[in-house]
Amino acid sequence: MIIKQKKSTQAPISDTCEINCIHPAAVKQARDKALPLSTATDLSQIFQVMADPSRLRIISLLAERELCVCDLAAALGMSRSAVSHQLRVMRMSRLVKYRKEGRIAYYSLDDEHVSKLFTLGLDHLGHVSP
Amino acid sequence: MIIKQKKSTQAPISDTCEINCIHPAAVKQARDKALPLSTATDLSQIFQVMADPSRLRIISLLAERELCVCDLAAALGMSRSAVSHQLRVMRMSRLVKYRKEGRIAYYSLDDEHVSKLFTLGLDHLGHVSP
DNA sequence: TGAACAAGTGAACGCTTATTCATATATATC
DNA sequence: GATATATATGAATAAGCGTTCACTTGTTCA
Repeated sequence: MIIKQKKSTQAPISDTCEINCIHPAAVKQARDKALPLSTATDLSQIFQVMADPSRLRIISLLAERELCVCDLAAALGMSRSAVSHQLRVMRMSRLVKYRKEGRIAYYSLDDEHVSKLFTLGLDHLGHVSP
Repeated sequence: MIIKQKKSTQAPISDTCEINCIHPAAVKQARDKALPLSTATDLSQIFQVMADPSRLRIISLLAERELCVCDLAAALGMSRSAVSHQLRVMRMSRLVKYRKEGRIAYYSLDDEHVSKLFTLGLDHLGHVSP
């Protein structure tokens, strides 16, 4: 989960667009309303962090209560190293926060958007494959 | 975006969990509440589809109005082939639907969850990096 | 002080994925 | 029928990602 700008591979905006499209008016309007590539990239990184089964299972547990790395690993049957790597990714995207008590790190969800996205995703899943 | 079950690489649930965790009661409770791996995998695929700048830009346009492949490509400065590939992925996950008029395919968002996820994601983005 | 242990990290391996190029399919127009 | 065009698709390549393994850091407690 490297947080960096994706190399721009899109073709330069040129007149060919005006020529090769079917509804020039719709295209012109759409081009103004399109999400800028930079914003789309930032947003994609949030969804990218949510797009892993292990991380989603971590979120499902942290939605209930804060837990330490060790207990997360035990509850999910993952290695502590794997959990720690995933938490790092989630920390960098501000999906989780943590507090330290001695050598133990207690993790919890960072804000309500995370659990909302999680819940909304589950809703959609229910509609798509009930 | 191949929709298939991820090979299970997690360790089998064994007694080591009871031994190596710090708060056994919390772990026991958490293990019951954890999202099953299969559900987590299904859900991760939805977020995976949302986790690409090109697809998010397509969604941002389709949230306004239906558009054909050609116009989407023109508006986003992408090749028609690339757009078609992405629409295929989004179609398979039921994020978009389409109708055909002759040789032209008009795409639109499949249900309100998609635009809700999109909007909620943007909200979170606003909180994280305002 | 030193052993035990929770957590974090870097490298590496195997797998996934987005784009491009070439081509196929299907429809409209001549 | 023949041509042009809108879309779909398959193969290939390059980039990205999740896990494991080995190791480091920092804290607790005997």
